Amino acid sequence: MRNRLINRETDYAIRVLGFMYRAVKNIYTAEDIEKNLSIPRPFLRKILQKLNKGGILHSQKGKGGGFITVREAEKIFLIELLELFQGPIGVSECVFRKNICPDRNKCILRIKMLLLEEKILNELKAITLASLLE
Amino acid sequence: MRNRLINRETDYAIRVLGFMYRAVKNIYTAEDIEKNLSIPRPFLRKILQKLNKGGILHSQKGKGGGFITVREAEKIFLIELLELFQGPIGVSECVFRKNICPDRNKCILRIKMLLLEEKILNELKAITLASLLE
DNA sequence: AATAATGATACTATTATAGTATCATATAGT
DNA sequence: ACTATATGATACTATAATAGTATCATTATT
Repeated sequence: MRNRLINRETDYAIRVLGFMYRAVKNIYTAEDIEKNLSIPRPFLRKILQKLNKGGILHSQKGKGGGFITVREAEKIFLIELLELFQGPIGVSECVFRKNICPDRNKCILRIKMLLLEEKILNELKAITLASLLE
Repeated sequence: MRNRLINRETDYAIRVLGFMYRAVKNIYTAEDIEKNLSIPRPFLRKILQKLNKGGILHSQKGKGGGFITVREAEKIFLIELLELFQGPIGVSECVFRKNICPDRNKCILRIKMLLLEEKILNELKAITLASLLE
């Protein structure tokens, strides 16, 4: 159960969005979502708050409030969610900062890794929420 | 410093191999390698032992012993190292085992994730140690 | 037999992930 | 205005993975 590109929080987030984008109602409370997806409430709330902050969902406070989708599923990219919940994506950190790589820009291994990184990132950038749900 | 596809141990391992494959000597002790790459010795030894167990290097005990390369760099794949040091690679675990996915094989999201996984894995499978070092 | 190497294994420290709990704040309806 | 009901902010705890250490056993060369 290791080395997953997508962690639990992101996974939950995708499913929350899946639920909301397939749904009939316009606005959903954390309670609604919890009942449908059985994600622990406090954890779910944290996720929803992040989705709001990240501009993926809009939130409305107070009675009758909840969360609303604001963007088309075609315009939400997996990479956005990954970065929102897991921070910037990278292939490898440069370990030998001082010792082997006095000039970081010339470290061959690093350059190769960055190329690999770019490939994977491009793969990820092409994936929309819509494509995950269709 | 999060969400790295390649962790420190694997990174070190790549550099160890890089050093050995570019090297002039035939056999290297942990001490030799430590001095050249400044990886903490006990950690390095653990890595070398794994490389031996994983069939990437061969080890020789006793005086005059050390580690020897046994395969061409063209025949060592990055994915092997990743799996050796970080376990099996996957994109996402299936979180909603019981609740949403009564039939795991029909979970649409899961299927999509597996397709993504396959793409990235294929990318990784194509990368050899040789290509990282050339 | 002594020395010098790795093998096996158990331990500790640090960091990331996963999850919980609580109080503050805003809004709708009365 | 008051109350109920929703989210916002934030601080906390538990668990697991990563990173690193330490020690003793085993093997090969001399």
